[in-house]
Amino acid sequence: MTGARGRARGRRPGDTDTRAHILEAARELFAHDGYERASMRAIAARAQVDPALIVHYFGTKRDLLAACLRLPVDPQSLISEINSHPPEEHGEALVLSLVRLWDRPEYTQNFLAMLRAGANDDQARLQLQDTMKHSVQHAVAGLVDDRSTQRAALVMSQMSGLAMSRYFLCIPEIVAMSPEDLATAVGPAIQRYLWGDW
Amino acid sequence: MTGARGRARGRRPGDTDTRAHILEAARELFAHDGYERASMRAIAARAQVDPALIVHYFGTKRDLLAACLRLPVDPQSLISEINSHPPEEHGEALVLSLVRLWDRPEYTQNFLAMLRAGANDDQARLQLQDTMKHSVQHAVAGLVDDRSTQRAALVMSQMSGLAMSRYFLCIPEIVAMSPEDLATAVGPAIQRYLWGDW
DNA sequence: TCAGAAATTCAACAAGTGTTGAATGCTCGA
DNA sequence: TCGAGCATTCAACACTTGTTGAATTTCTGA
Repeated sequence: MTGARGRARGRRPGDTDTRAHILEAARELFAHDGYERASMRAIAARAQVDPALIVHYFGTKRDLLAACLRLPVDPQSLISEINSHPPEEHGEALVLSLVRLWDRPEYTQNFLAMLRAGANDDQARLQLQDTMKHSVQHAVAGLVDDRSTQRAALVMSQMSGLAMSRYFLCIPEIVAMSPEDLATAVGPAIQRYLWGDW
Repeated sequence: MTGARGRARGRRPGDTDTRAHILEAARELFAHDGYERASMRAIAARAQVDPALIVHYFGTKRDLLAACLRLPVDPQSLISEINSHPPEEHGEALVLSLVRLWDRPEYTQNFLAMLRAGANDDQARLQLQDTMKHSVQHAVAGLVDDRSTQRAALVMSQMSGLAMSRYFLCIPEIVAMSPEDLATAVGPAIQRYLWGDW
């Protein structure tokens, strides 16, 4: 059961898109098992492929992880989404559109992969930090405060806690809430971090 | 360099407290490297002990992890701390005392160990969830709302995000803030989750 | 003083790891 | 139709891992 043992040696007939299959399998396993426990052999088995093929396409295991974490975040749509609201609704708008985005399976998976891998890998941890920063940056772009970076950091702390609770810890009450529910519940807290005085 | 190679075989002379040394070394390595990468041999080396001694004291590696995560949380002092404030200050009080507690090295370490291990281990993840729940429970004990469990969950989400940002992601702006700063910044958000209408 | 219990190390095992180099089959352009 | 290049597998290497059983030393209580 190791790799693609048994399959005929050499190139397979017909059109194949094995590279993509490998990436998909790796994403799933990294997200589900973390970096260490997702072995090359297990990934290869899930992709129905020999482990050596992974090396051939992606190089070392860490390179494969890096390739998995590369996800087109498309923040442009987020910017316009948020800026179509008046400033006093930025908090709710951010929560709503971010949760909607994160709820998409490929983003949930990406978040879990970054977290599970980032737990043991500094590079992945920094990437998680960076992704969070980017996701939030559009909402704080209008701030000219002298405390704007602190405001951004507080927004990040609330949003990363939300992600943590909803996708990693899976706290039932948080999981049960719809994006809209979360927006009305959490939005004002964000709003206060953005514009409030304290 | 494997274990305590070179040290004389057999019982060491004098009083020893090797068991505690092992636990300490294991805590540090689990927190720093996560479960998988903190090998028995590495833990043994740090405790200047043979790997077999760990097995002798704690059993399997997972048992060792469980022993490491067992930490006397002493929530009693927290209860009295929070209840000594009027209800309208519960938010700030919770943030203040919880951050002060978590800032103590052994608790920071424990949190990181649960997170890094919990990333790959369901049992540790549940324990992290449980710890968070307990930490917050005292603040929501007075609630008789029909949404009290949801309120508690939202408080958890903000607090776990705070912990994440301060101890794991190490976001500079959050790290730089004192417990008091955080209490005045984050407290009102908690307060709103506790008593607010939405 | 002596026996038993406790503490500690050693050497080894079986299984699993990432990675490599060579071999084989397929496809496509000249 | 042939040959170059790509896709794919195989077998192996050199390590690392958690765990075990036996050997050795020290301590403790009678």
